[in-house]
Amino acid sequence: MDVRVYQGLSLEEYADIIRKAIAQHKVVLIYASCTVDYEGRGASTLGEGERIIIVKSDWAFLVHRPNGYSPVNWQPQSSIIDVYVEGGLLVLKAVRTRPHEVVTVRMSEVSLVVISSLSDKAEFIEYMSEHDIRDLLASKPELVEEGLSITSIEKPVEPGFVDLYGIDRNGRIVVIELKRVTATKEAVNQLYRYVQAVRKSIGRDVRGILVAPSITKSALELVERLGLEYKQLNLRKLRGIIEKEKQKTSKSGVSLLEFLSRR
Amino acid sequence: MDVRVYQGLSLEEYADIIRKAIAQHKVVLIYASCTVDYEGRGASTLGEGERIIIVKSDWAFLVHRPNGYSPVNWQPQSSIIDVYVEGGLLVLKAVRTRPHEVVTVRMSEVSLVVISSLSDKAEFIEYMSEHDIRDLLASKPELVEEGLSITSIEKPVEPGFVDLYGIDRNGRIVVIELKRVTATKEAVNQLYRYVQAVRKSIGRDVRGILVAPSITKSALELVERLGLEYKQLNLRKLRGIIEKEKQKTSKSGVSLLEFLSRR
DNA sequence: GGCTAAATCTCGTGC
DNA sequence: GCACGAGGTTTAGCC
Repeated sequence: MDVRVYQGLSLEEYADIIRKAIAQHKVVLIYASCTVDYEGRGASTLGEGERIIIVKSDWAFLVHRPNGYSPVNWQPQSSIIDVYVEGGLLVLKAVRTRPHEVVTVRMSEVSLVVISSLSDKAEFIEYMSEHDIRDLLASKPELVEEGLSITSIEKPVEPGFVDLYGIDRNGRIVVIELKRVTATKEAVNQLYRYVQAVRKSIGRDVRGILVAPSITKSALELVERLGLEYKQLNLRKLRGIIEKEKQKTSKSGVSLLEFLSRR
Repeated sequence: MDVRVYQGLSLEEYADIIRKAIAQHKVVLIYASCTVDYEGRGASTLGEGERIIIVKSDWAFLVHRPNGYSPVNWQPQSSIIDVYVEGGLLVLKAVRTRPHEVVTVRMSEVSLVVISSLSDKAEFIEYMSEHDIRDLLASKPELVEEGLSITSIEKPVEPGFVDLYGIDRNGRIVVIELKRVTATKEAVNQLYRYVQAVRKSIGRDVRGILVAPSITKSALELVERLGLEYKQLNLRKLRGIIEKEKQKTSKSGVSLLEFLSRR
């Protein structure tokens, strides 16, 4: 791992090192006492304090305070990063063009600069996303309801896309909206719009089922008021089923990672 | 600024230093080659690669890859952070209790550890948020429409909260939904729900106005279909008005920052 | 603690 | 490039 540490230099010397490292798309990390100004879609100012400033190899830009998950100021991807010394301050200006936004960091004291070339080619694999759950329910519709069969995934209707679309044991059309977190009124309204659209287009009655691990009280009231249905989804159970499938497929020679990354 | 750098130590020595620093609520930053696993609301795995791991003083936990704005794995605030050496790997396990989530970082090689106590007491001041715009329009309703008067801010109605509520020059009730970014169909539906709720509760007609700097084509179509209205909001103009107010107030002895931070 | 909505949301996907 | 929706969203505000 190529990691170089710089300490005790003048602001001009730091500026040179940082400018060159950014041009080479290295990862730059700075401990400094600074102020930060932002102007763009919104605007903010932050007085003097000790922070960590990070410029990543794709020129993503982060200013982190000693507390908290999120950066106090940032730029998801900068198009230009200017580095210069002005009025006894080391200035880092990250500019983004669309939308036009500028973050300016003015450092009065730099106590550490780390320049690195990090090698990270690994694939990031997520599982149990809404996408995964949707596909699992499509292949095992009995998890939603006995006798249900799914005919379409992400079926396009006027206002958007229906997560799952099928027919129940009595031949009624079923529209399913799936949430992997607590369902709110937003989700109920989304389902209702889909149900209304499908009713209108096929000209007969349609069941709307909201499938989620939990639901807020007011959302459940709304479900009932609108003549919709709520079906609780046990995520732990689903995880268990995935585990079982995993074992089956691993016996059949498919690796865990392949299984998990399958869409 | 109290910043200490450690290099060339054994994994056990690193573990001791890191464990102690976390216990003292210092900021810990590690450059390491590692794997990362996450299990909680979702789940993920990430193979070997070189990354930056940060533990902040409130035990916020971040794993950053060399690219991109967002951390690949994280914990907004951990309740426990375990540090130990196992099977030749330095393991960092960040546990969050509600919801129950665990991020595990297994480091095969550590090339740098930085321990710091950062002092940052500055106040972060944001302006031109939806909150600010809403208050400005409430005090200057002519920016929305001549003859409009605002009677309530954040008025609670059944489905949620109406940003601005008032009466137009002809005595009709007006419900305003405000967006500081391009309005989408979501926003139109939000407004429509509020308008329907108010119509039902007061038993007479209600105007619904969506105020935003811009609107998507399909959202505008929906506005017209539902009998609502769209009023373009010039953010730059608003910013200009705030600037003017600022000058007035600065003459009256109120500082810029005080003005901007006023709610 | 639950609920509601904003955010400089970011990020992927589809047209 | 815009539009739309998910997200381990996080965060703030209110009850």
